Amino acid sequence: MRFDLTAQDPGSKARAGVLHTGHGPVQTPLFMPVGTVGTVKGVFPHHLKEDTHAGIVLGNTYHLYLRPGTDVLNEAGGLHKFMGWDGPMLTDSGGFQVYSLEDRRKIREEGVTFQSHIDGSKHLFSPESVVDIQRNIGADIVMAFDECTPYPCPESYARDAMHRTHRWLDRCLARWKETQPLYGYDQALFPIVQGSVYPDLRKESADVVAEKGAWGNAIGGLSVGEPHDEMYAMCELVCDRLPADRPRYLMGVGTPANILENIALGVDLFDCVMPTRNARNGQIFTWEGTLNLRNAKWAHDFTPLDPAGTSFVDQSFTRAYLRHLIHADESLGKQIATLHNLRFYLELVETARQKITEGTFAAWKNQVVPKLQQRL
RNA sequence: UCCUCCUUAGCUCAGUUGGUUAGAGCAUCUGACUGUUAAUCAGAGGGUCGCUGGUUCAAGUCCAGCAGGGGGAG
Repeated sequence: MRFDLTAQDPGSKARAGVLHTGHGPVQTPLFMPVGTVGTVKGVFPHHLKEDTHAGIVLGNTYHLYLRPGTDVLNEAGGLHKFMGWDGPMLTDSGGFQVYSLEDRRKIREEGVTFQSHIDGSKHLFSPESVVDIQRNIGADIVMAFDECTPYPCPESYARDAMHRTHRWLDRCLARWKETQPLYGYDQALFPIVQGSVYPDLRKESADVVAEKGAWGNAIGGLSVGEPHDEMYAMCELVCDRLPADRPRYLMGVGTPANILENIALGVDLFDCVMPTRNARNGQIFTWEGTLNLRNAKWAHDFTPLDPAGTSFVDQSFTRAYLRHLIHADESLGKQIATLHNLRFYLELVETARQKITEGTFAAWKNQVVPKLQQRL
């Protein structure tokens, strides 16, 4: 894996670069659509590539391990072949499920025992097993096993969880060195910074992570309900301590405004379920703000879905039609909304990259963020 | 013509031996959603209980008549 920085914004810490993965290069800043169980819900891989211009797609270790299972993925020759996606892929380790499935897991030093949300069966996820599973999935970027803490979180617990995550990181790295890629292309392991919203913990964690010299580094444990100011403060503090010549990945973020603000702090990679999940629930993101297509006000609006949009669905369908599809619970409505939102998120980071390259990102960002936060 | 059953929210229906402010699901409207347990979740609006009388301290509930509808007999 290689990361080439190509531009630095003079008015902020934003930068542009190219990340070379086992399945080709991607340009940063980049947004990565979430495809938890081996599908970005409602979107063909072809449309993902040709219409949304997605670079990297996410998968999830916990979910894919439970279904279809590591053996199936291995037989298929990895998740890329299994799902028909030949671009770069990143898999989350299951660390987020430690947070989101709090009531059906038990944390021990050895690892985390989950009770399957599908059939109730129990499974141990350890730093070692999570590396093994991701070797089998064949992700280009493999995430270390971490513990994502909730918000709010007492400092004493945040410290314990962070130190546990650091110990797990060492075990991940050890397993990483003992094992090889299974499908003939390179994989890279990204460690994850934790520390909740405590500056001292974040600094300590960032320093521990930076010292590992990984190909890229991630910031976890944010976007779990903390105020945006705290998220930005933690992100800036951590970015300043992570190596500048390696990509920084802020996990799980976020709204369009969140993404631009964090790009300004030096983040290169983002992922979030927001554009896909919210699309299925009728919310559309545009440069003018967000709109809820279930609202009655769109019933007779025959203007294009997004007049400024750059995907084919934006010009092909009207707001009134999409509202109808969503009200009728037609799957095409969710598909159209998802495609639009993903294209918008990708256009957002593409435009950010262009502004960084031109050296005008900071002013542009400050101008555009208030509009992005409007409700239409 | 007679017998019988039914009529409660936009729709389909609950509603105890008469007893606080008549409920649900769906629909409608409005929110929420941040490394997906999410095609999910939450909230709100909406009723002259077919109509008119009667019994009763009190009627969606009991009685009578009428109207509309279902079924049966002739």
